[in-house]
Amino acid sequence: MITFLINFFRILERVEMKYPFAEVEKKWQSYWENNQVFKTDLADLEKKLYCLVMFIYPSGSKLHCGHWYNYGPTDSWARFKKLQGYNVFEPMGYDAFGLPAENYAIKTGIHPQDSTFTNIDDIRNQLKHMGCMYDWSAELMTCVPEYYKWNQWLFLQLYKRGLAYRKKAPVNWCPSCQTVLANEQVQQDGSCERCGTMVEHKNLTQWFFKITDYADELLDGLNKIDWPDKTKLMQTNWIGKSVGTEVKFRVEGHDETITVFTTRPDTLFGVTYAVLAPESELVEKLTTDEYKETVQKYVDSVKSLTEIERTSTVKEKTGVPTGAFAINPVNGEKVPIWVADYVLASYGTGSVMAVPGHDERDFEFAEKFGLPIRKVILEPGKNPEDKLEEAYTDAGTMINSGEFSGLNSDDGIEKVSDWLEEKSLGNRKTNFRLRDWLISRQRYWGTPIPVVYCDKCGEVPIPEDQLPVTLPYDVNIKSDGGSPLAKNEEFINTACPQCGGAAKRDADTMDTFVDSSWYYLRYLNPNFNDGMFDTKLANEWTPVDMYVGGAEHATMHLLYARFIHKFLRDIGMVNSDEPFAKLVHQGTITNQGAKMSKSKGNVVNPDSFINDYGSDVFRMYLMFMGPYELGGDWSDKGIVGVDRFVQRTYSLFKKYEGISKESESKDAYELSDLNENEKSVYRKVNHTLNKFSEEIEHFRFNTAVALLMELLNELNKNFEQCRIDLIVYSLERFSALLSPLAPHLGEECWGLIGREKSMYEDPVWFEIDTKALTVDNVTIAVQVNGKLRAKIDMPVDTPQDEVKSAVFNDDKVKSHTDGKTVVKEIYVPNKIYNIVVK
RNA sequence: GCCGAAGUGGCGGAAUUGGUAGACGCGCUGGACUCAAAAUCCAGUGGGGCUUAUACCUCGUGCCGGUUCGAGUCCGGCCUUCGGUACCA
Repeated sequence: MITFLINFFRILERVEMKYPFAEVEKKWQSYWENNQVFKTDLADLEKKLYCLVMFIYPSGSKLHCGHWYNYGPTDSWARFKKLQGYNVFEPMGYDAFGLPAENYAIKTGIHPQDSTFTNIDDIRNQLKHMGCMYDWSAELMTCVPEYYKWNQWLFLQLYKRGLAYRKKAPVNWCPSCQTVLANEQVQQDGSCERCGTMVEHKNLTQWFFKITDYADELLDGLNKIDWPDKTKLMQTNWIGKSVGTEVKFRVEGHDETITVFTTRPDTLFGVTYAVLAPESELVEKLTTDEYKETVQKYVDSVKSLTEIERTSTVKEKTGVPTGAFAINPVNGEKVPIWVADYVLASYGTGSVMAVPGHDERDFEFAEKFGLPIRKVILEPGKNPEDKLEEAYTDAGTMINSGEFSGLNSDDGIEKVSDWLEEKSLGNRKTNFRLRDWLISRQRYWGTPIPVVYCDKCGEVPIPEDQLPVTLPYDVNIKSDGGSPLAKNEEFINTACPQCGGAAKRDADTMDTFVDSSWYYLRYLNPNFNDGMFDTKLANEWTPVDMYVGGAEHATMHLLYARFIHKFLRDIGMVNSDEPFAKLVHQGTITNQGAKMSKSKGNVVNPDSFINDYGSDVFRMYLMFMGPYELGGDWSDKGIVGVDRFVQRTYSLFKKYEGISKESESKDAYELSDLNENEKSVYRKVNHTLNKFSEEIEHFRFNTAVALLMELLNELNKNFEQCRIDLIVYSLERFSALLSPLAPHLGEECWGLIGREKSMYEDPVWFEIDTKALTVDNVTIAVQVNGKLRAKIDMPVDTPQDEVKSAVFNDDKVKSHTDGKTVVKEIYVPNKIYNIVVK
């Protein structure tokens, strides 16, 4: 009975000592909210800083570990900046249109709008529990007319300037479901994910934004922004600028000409055949009667293949001749015209000249179909007679090339192009791999396209003063046959704004990437009624200083947003060239090796961890897991380590509760006034301040957490022997360091030592005493032939000759050098002394 | 396929410009406290060899090769995993 009581009290005592995270987190969250600590004064432009994280997609699943991984550390960076005195604007919103809500509706019958609003309410609630410093007055969502109205307005501005246009483009069509499928709804074998029917390609007339008009500027602009090199490289490759020449080939016995694009006009004399893309309009025109059937069969067989399959360099090349012949403009030679799927209609002119001797794909194709291979570029050091074993694609000397023979091929490119231009047989041309942005979606849950089609007036844009075109609520999403909106008579039938006659609305909605191309401008005043966004604020606050989001957006969202920003600049809406000055990618948190997704059923729910450890521990653990930009596979193995750190930290502050009321710290100390323990503490505190700033600045949160752990170990070890004001000095700084990573704990600790307000109301950051960063002694590693043999301690900056004598007096060094000749010595001051012996 | 990344102890990872590989944490082992356990605290912890022991030797950053006094880091060639590939966002 007595033991029981003793244990009971002991448990009570422990419960009391344990960090009451639930209570503390709630307390600070309400404090921040009630005192509007994180409402940004956008009029205060001195040290303004716009920190943006990619807004959240409110699909069926709520916040998962991946969201925490994205938002927590970014917020820590923003908080760090706030403490440093920046006026930080950190908003949050919802990318609320999109396919998954619609799929969910088809499965459950719950209307996308209803499920989206419910999800947003849940997510908002969860976000608030993370304890981020979001300015909730700036919250926005894209699925309301107040937002998407401006997508429509943007569309009209693009339309006015000829940058929104219609053309035919293929979609994935499931003949059984009678619906258009997204690429992700098509399975690997080309079948529909719902019913398994083979998906077909069907051509529909759809809207495009002419991003290609900005291709050159999008490329050049990459030099002006502080983005990861890999992202810039991916965008560069995606845009795929190539400078070359278009060459016209006459077709024998035909009025048509074939225009091909080539970057290697120097190889024109090596052309032994020409190839048309299967979709090319020329195929039907040029194919001779004899070949009509085989060509038609071939073209049909290619329809189900994806672009990836077609352009695969390991897939066996296929193709058929058309029976027609083209005339090579440089030598008048007659070469056969083939159709082959390795040529894409979407790139260049949709036709290529084939030079098997100097192009790998052409070489493979020619070998397979027995087409001639001619050598026209001589590899340095080889003979003209040597047989080509593979395509030679580098520069060399031109041979078998008429008047151009003997030229270096690099010069030949220019000379042949000049010659073609003089004779009007070709033109220099720059081509881009980048294609125009297809924005039409045959779906319900998106922004209606503000155009009507009138029998009399044709295609008519909705006048700006009649916007928004509201997305109707009552729509049968499951309707078979194309766009759901097409079946809503009330929506689709309207009066023509021009003639007042009967007209039909465009039944498609916009790609959701349109929404996300300008949301960062709307955040500055989401309630702005006089335009898309407040231009004055936009000019003052953008480009965004820091943008954080996944690398999976490298080529699409991040390119579209840059395009739209440049367009908005051209119509006078913003005065900057780029939307995002600095960009950081967080890595992906996977689970059992796979990206977390509801469909895979591997989403890790953070709630149980928040309940057991609190949000500070959870976000700090995510930061501690590894490098932010790498992500990693989820495991909860180490979370107890971070929890222990938090507990020990809290105990330490609890031990010195109210200490700043007993004694005031100095701003700096003279090292000579401190005892050994104090010196060690003082150095560690300053060293940590210094390194921590550097680490957080560069999003290296894992090492920042480790630094705080080291600091705590140091304080626990030496505090007993420290004077009280130095303890205050250390704890003040420690709570400031904690505050960005564990915001609730940081505030609580700051309060425990006796401070009244939130750290963020009167931001505090402490100056580093650089004198404390110096050391008295260094350990020099001594190597013999690059192998570590000894370590010697020396005063810092000891002259080399003194280091040398110490090194050669060392017994271990002697044992490795005795009887050998010293060939070379390398001394890296204060670091390494390497002796090379023979 | 193409474009872009990554690979280090039993595990997550550290090593900021080519300069002491394994910081910090998890786990594990041993000890203290306890009737006992949990929690906490202290110590140890890459593999192999050798020694009474301090020590010392040796191998070691996905694989093969190269540059260098010195390579996790740079170069060439592979292997594996991940992101994107234009209608998931």
